[in-house]
Amino acid sequence: MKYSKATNYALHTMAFLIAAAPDRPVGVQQLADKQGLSPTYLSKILTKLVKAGLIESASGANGGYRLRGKKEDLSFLDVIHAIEGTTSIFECCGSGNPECQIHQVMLTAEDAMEQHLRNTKLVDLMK
Amino acid sequence: MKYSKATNYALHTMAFLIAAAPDRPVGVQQLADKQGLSPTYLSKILTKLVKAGLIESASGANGGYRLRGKKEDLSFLDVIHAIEGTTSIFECCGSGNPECQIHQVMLTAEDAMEQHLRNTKLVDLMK
DNA sequence: GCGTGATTACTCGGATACAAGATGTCCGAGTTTGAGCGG
DNA sequence: CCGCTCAAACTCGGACATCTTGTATCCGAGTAATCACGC
Repeated sequence: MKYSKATNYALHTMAFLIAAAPDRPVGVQQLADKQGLSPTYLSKILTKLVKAGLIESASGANGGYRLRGKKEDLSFLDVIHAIEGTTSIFECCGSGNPECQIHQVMLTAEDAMEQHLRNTKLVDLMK
Repeated sequence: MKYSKATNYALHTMAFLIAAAPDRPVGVQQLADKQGLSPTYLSKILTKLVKAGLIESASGANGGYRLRGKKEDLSFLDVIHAIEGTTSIFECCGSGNPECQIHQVMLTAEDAMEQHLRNTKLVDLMK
């Protein structure tokens, strides 16, 4: 059980996009170079972020990706959910039968982590 | 990113072992029937729990698995770590470079979840 | 100079390949219990 | 009644088979800006 590398890439990319000037979109090539991975793969990850509404893309020459919305509102959880999906970390006996107490414990534990990730904004890194 | 089913099986099995009388070991067949999975597969999972020191096995006729140590001390985290391993959920740029602030945030978030799992004992389910 | 077309620099999406891990299954080997049998 | 042997009921461990998922690459298509060229 691990978070995927894609989540890692997404978080770093978002941090870079926040730090960058918001007027001009940033190309995939540039973003990929920063993290040493192929542009085609990164574009796949960014597509998820676009569909989640976190960023927007501009096609054509001088195109690229740009932050969407206020950067102060962007939390870690937003990015993680965009990549990993919003389904629960733990899947118990069938689906959501409320009798299983083990399931309950796992859910509250997961909630504790999510709350932390929701309260931490990406802007906080910029100091 | 999900917890494996094996963790789920292990938790349910441990809960059953705690509820059972401690004098006699419980056979794999019986434990597997409870959850509707093959005994051979469950035995693989239980082997991990044995190696982690949570339970002990008795071979031969009338053999099976038995709880080891005091059941009051057994937390969710013990079982999860026995199955999933103790490595961190999140793997950032290389290994543990302390500069990466994203890594820091993820670690504290994971810690929040683990603390909850560490404080919840399996006995608590028995009411 | 000005419009028009070609070129270029991008993103987008699908198809595909590859590797690793999770999930199960099968089988042979060792181990303990207990029953059966002969003395 | 005692002791020996043998079969049955188990666990243990390794070796597979399969399936899903993550990771990554390639290519064709669409799109917007820019450049070139002819009028």
